Amino acid sequence: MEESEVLRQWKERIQGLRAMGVELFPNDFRAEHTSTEIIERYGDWSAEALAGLEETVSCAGRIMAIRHFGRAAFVHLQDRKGRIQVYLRRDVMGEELFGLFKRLDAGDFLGVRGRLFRTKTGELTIEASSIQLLAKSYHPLPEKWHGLTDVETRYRQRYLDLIVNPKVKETFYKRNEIIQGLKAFLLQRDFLEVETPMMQPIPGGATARPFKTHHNALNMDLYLRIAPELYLKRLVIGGVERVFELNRNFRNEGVSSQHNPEFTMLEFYQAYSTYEDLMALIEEMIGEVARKVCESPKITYQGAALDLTPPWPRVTLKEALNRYGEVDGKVLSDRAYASGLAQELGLEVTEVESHAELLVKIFEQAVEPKLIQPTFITEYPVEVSPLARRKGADPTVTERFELFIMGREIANGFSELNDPEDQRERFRKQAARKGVAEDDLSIIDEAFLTALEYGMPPTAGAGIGIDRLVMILTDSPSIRDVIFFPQMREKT
RNA sequence: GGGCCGUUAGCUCAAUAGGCAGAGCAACUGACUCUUAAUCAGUAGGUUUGGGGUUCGAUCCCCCGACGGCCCA
Repeated sequence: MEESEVLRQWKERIQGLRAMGVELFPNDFRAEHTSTEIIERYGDWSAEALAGLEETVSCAGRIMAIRHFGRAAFVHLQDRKGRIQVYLRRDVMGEELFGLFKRLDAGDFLGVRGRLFRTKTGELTIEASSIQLLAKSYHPLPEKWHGLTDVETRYRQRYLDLIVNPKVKETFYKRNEIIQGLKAFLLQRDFLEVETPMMQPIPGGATARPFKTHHNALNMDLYLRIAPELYLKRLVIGGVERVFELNRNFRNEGVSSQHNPEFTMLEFYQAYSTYEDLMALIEEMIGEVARKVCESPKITYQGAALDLTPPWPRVTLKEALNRYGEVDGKVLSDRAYASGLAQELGLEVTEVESHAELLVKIFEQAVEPKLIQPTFITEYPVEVSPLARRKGADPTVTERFELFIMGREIANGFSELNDPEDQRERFRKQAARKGVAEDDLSIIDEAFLTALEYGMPPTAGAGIGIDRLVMILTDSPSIRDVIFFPQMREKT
């Protein structure tokens, strides 16, 4: 591939430039303006007004296109903010500089100084009085009209994607705005942003397969965290009554348009609050960010109209089975019926599963895909919620919610379980269900239980899947569109 | 993990009952001092994802693998 004709030609030309004594990678040019600064400042000046303008501007960027006209040429320069056109004439620049320019390619970085004018077609343009090559490219850019569409190349060589597909940069700028918006919202409410261990001796706070690693000097196995939950609660116990972490989690599971092995999660905890307080907080937070980033809480996702204006419906899991899943109410009282229905839906059913677990499975299959508009589903069974407080009126369910948008789980939160005895018992049952031997309780985080024994104030906590939220707010169909470098197999 | 689809020039894509592998853009040479997918004339560029098989002959048919996409678990 490296020996292809095109690359050979380019290398020859580059050798030619070196032989002429042209510095290919200098670093002494300082642009005084970005493309958009110039356009914002002079964009509405008339051709006559510009003609009277003494001031020159300077700008630096990548050459995206060249249109040669013998002794003149137009190029478009692209910098971090946008693009601006440059007009180059031999009789303005002089023969030497124009000769250099003729040997440059689309893809090269160029610094330009000159006066502004307006072309016949009305485009604000820099007439170059001097130019400098700032960095040479050894490869041609992807095609200018169709751009780069091959998804594999887009992800493996994201820099090419960023150069030629302006939407990509936009999406990632929006991602940043969303994250900054969420942080600002919480900081304003007196939350402390923290960082807790990514490497944990016991991976807790969620149910997922972890990545395993090893610390040589300590001679101990460690796991990349699947959630920060148990560490953030230690901080609440320590008196950090409002705390959040917005950072990466790692789960050793499948890869799909909804799943990347490392993904970003916002987890936050607020003492003296309940899951109901957090539902209200989340509505307000996401609603506010959507208004800021999308200019309206009414957005479109892949052709579907979504309205993120709070408040959002709150429906218990049991109600949802009937209301959205159109499942017979009998499923709630009759385990055998539920088991049969689950099998009808093509789900795998085992004997160990409780009635409640079957209901959750049926819910996932029959209800989740129908939850298009933002909806909170509440009161998850205690078996599938080992860290959540039981609901006073019905101890078989928990004070827990999950938020769904477009049929996808976006957030999960609950009033936290702070009874250390109940917590120990739940961990035991969880371990037993995983088939862990009674005497091997090493997967139970005793240090966390000890912390809990010192007393945790009544607290509610929640996690928001940032990648999925960004997908929805940027109308991106795949999680790979909102993660710069999604996980890929090694190319052979 | 299973099913389906894809991989052809730097990029975007064609092609054939199995019969010399093509176009546009990019590149190269030349013309051109207001273009913006600039235009015009010419030139060059291929291990058709890798390996094996069938065949006089395979980009095409068969088998195995790599990578990617979509759907399912």
